[in-house]
Amino acid sequence: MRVATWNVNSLNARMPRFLAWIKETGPDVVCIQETKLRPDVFPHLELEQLGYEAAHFGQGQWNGVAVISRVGLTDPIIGIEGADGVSEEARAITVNCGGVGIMSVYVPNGRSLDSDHYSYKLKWLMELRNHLENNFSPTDNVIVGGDFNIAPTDKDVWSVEAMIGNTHVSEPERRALQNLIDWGLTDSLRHFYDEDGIFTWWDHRGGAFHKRQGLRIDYLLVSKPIESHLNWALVDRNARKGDKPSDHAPVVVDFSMP
DNA sequence: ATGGTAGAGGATCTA
Repeated sequence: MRVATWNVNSLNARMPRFLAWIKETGPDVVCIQETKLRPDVFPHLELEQLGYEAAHFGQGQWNGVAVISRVGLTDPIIGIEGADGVSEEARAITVNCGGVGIMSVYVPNGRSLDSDHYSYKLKWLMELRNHLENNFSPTDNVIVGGDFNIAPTDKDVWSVEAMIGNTHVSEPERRALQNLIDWGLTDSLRHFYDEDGIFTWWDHRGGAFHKRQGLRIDYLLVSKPIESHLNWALVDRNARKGDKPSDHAPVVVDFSMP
């Protein structure tokens, strides 16, 4: 089974490239973030024509997550339930695709270390771990794919100096991510590759992609049964090139079904 | 010198 995650930064704006990409690469499942679509305008028909079912949690202008699958899609759960009930922000959706629990998550950006959005980010990550505990066992086939808005280590940033004082690299964020991973997940790209300089996001501004000034903030976290059956993982940098790219590249994993 | 770009939506807000 081949599973991808991709922050498309508006599925409407990305639709021509998105359709071309799934035709070319043929993923079985794609976790999508930042659809920026209201529920009633999600392109179910175009995706059905390519053989994909879809589940979408959309709110319109911002955020929005979806999973599309050509190997079945059942048991959708909209959002994650925190102390304040289900968050109204469209940042998480959980489904079952052919026997694999799949989550598409869009972790809050945080904006700045002194922002309310930063404490919300930390709280949201704790609630995401609770959601996993409440819905799965670590021995299940589980994949959490998404834009985590955290560079896990200094190897995942193009310049440590340039990131000083910024979100995405702070210790509390990295601890919150590790706490999530400690539930029983593995960063599938790191299962294969240890080097620095592998990024999934490059700012649209200032030619950052061509200067290799990026961050690795998108990943596919897999449970142990999946990890032991992984075949390969990659970042599809080609999808970041050319006309009207998203600022994120897709991450893809291929594994044999446990 | 807080710019630079992209997207949504129709003025700014978000990233």
